[in-house]
Amino acid sequence: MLDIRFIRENPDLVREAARKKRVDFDVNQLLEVDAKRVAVLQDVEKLRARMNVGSEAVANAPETERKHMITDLRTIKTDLAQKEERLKELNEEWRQLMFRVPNIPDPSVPDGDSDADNQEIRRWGDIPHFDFSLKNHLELMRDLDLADFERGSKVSGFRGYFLKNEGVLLSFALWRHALDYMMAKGFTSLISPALVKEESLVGTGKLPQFREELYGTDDKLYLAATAEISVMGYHMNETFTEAEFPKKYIAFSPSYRREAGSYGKDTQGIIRVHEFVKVEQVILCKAEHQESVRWHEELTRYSEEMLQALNLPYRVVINATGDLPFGQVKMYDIETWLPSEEKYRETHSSSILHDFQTRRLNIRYRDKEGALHFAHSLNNTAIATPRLLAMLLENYQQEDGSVRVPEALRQHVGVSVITPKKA
RNA sequence: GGAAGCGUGCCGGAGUGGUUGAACGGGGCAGUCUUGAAAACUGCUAUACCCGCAAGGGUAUCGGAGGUUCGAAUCCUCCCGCUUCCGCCA
Repeated sequence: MLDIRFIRENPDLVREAARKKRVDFDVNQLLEVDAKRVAVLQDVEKLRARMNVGSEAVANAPETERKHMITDLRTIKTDLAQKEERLKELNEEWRQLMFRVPNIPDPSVPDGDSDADNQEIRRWGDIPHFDFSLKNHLELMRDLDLADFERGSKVSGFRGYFLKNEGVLLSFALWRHALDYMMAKGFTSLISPALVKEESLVGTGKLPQFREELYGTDDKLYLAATAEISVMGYHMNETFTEAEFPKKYIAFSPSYRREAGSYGKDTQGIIRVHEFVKVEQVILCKAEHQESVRWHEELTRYSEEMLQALNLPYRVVINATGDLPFGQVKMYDIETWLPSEEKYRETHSSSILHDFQTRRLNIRYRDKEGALHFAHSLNNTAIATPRLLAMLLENYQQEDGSVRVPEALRQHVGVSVITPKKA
């Protein structure tokens, strides 16, 4: 959500943002509805003022005069009721349009239609060369008995899975790796709810437009697609002081995505699943672009350092405008090397949102002068499993079919090499 | 799931239909007094939107959404949340 005053004053910027993001949005339509809404609002407020004056006069009038004064007020009231009805309709129309206004991409974001236009900004790590025929993560997991996909889909349906044995231990180790690292950076740890009310989803910009991506329940609750949703909801309708910022959270939560529209992609294994676990970084900071940029770089660096500690090769790309979600100002994806596909695959997503979410969620702070502002929000993946297990297993595989455990995870896994189970 | 109760401003806490944006107390800010501080005293102390160059004016807001009424914090309905008791449960 953007400020309507900003939109009124900068319709061209909004129009350009929609074009860049390849989003179908008609600014003129919004401005027309806005103008109508303001006109009717003024009528309504004038009538209400007359009602208020009239009602007070009734209270002070002698009993004999009240009757016809009330009759007059009833006439105004009928008129008012009609205009209020019209205002209600316009407000709703206005609100629905406002939900669809895209946030303005940062000038540093490259223009482009899709993720094919994302620009690599740096790489880290040496791409491993295997002088034996390598296995993909599916083969490794099967041979090492780290997962069961047949029974996974029997129980959970398409894209369902069980993790087993060291697959479980590696998951816990990765979560703990992320948690330890982020807590050392001063982040407050949270285990946040995956079952959320609609408000947080609207507030984070997932609803109303991405409903098809979410799982609902019979109780008007939804399954969160990321911990970001509940962590942002955590502070909705709160007002902070500038001194309390930045608020830094590292949140653990299961995440659920219907993956609608991706039926042909990654149909096997653990790359794209409906149910996964995310350890997510979330920051609220004061409303200055430079402050957001600074934290964005920090959040991104933290995730890179966690990958470096695992010695996994990755690259960072800046998402092109056409691949930028409509609430985001700027986004980096971190893509980790997947040897079997000989390419980098997205494992992290780091976003600047400015006040897009906090305006919807009503998260504000008072600056040193006492003025109120909507905070800025940012988020980035710390670790998402099981996807990262694929990169981990493939990069760490050995000729004999075993998989080494990264140094950084050994204390949590308990072994240094994962070998086939004895029959 | 059943029963009862509760939800007021930064905090505590009045207020059951008529200048109530809301008594009173606390806190905060400014001032008087003081060498300084405390105390005491005085004043100020919400947010959003609309009109306006501004000064200023208007509208709304007492958990949320509707309703009754000329008029609602106060009455009615639904929803959300909290508390206590019972049931169930990891």
